[in-house]
Amino acid sequence: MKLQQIRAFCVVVDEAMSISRAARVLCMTQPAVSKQIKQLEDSLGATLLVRSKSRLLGLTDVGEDVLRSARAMLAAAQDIGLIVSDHQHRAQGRLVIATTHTHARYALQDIIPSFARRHPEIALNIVQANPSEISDLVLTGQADLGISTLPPALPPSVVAIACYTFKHVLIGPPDHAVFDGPITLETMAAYPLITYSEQHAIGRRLIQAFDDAGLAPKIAVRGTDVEVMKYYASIGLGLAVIPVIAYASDLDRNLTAAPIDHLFPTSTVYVVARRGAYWPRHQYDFVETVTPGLTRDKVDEAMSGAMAVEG
Amino acid sequence: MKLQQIRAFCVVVDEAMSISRAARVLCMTQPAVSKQIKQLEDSLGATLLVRSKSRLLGLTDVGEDVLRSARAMLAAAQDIGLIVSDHQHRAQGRLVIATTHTHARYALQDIIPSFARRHPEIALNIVQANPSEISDLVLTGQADLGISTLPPALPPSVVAIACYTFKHVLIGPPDHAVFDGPITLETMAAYPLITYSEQHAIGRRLIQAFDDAGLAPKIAVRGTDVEVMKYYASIGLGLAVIPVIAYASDLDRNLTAAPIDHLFPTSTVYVVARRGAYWPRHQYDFVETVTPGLTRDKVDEAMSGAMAVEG
DNA sequence: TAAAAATACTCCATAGGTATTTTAT
DNA sequence: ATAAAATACCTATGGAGTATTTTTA
Repeated sequence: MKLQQIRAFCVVVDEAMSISRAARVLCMTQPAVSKQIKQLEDSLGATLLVRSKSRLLGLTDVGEDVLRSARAMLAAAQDIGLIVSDHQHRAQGRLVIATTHTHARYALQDIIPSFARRHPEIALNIVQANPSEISDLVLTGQADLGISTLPPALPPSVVAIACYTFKHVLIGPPDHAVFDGPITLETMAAYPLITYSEQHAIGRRLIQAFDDAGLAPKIAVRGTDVEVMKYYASIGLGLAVIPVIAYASDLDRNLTAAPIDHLFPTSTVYVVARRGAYWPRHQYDFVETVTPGLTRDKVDEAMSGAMAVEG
Repeated sequence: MKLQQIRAFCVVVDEAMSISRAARVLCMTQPAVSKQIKQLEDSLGATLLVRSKSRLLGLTDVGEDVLRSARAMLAAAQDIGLIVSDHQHRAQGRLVIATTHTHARYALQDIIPSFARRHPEIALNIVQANPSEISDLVLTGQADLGISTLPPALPPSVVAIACYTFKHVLIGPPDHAVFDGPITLETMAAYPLITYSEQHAIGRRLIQAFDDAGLAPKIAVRGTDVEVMKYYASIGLGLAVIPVIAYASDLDRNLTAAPIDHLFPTSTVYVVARRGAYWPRHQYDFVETVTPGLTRDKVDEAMSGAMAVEG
């Protein structure tokens, strides 16, 4: 087993089971990658990929399990690179933050510039994705940190540390009838709604809340972008539930917002990181900028998880 | 960076910073290992080992950090081997259990044969060590599972799952004066004591308990082997605190035992495993044999640790 | 003086490239 | 017909060995 074979295997899977595309990504020829996969299979004595004569169809059961450990190897290998750069204070530092549109645009808008000013040597990189994608990017080492609400399922090798909470408001055109009386699930359900897709925690919670109340409101739009949702709300397509940070009364004059804390719980935003990942100094600093109380010690404690679990 | 270089690096560290000895372990020549280390350092652009001209003195700071990720890589590589054997039901299955003398001799005495009968294809291997060594063996992949009380410090990449508890008894020669009245810390402290070394949880707790009570009993023997402790207790060298499972009233006629639950808390025994390690089917089975209620699902849940930690 | 690490040099295995074949869309 | 994987063959890099030097305990 060689590291490069493991890398080839992972890239082939990432590139939708294509050896040719993997070869392009790895800057090698197709036969070379073909051979590496074959050698890996031979050295393990197991078939990892399901083949038809001239196409790869998928992973075998063994392949599926091997892939997990293979990714762990690559992640550790990547960490070694990070460790060295970090110790040398080289200008090679990078910080890839995966976050949702909402947090990229509003919650992090002051944090990012302040961090960039303090660490000019770090190449800061914001990747926009939904919470499920974010946990995946973090898991595979494509992102160093994720900032988002919890995805529907959090893989075991990913840790989430609560960092701040936010409330929601109901927005709609200023003259909308819903704002005339007290806002309840029932009054809301009478109108079409605009909401986040189910990849987002709030999207799921909203549906859940109506479901629990035996209501089935019409969903007009399912989005991932607050700006889009605000636009559709402003033109009267429906009422939208958005994070309060995304509403600015002075700028959003074409929208009215009403608090709905009594209807939907506060959402928690988490810092998502790969378990066991090496944290360069600037990464601790970034997290502490996001959540002032979240010191290095607290992060380390959270990253190591429960020390002993009662069985 | 190549996997073999990483392996060489780890073995050199394990072999007390000796390239020659590492070469012997790896079945290679000394110059070959020398070169691999050099190549690793060159490819990383960092010095990992502190050298005097013809001796290795230790790890650099970077080396220390790199070692952690290097071990993670090797552990993942080892897991891949396990995965393949497991899927092929090959007779190559192995299960290395690291445990203390006490558990090897008493607690596991019925479990091991029963497991061996059910899985004749698995090469079962019991390694005896103290709790600190056990967590280290598990961490480095030299053991698949540890069964022991918690060591003084549990590394973050190791998970401990509580599996059973046991109480202690005070033993001494039948005619010993301490058994005449009620047993308290004070009456015990009047005589020399025989106890476990501080690597063992009970060894630390015992000292702690006397310390808290402002007592400083004389410690006659510090052992790791219950049989030894029982022997010294029987010849009147001192009183010993041992797990109740290690005392058999019919066999140990030369010893009297008294319950001391009121003086020392119940000890918990944990299954210790490397975080993220692949568990072959027989390993789940072994754990469930040790603790009947501890099913695969419960183990998986514990292994993944707290999903989200409140910051 | 013995033992350990580094260096110099040689040789062969193998990784990767090009060219080609096979197969499936 | 095209694109993708596998196969065959060739070349060159580099990994491991032997021999030797340097340094320290």
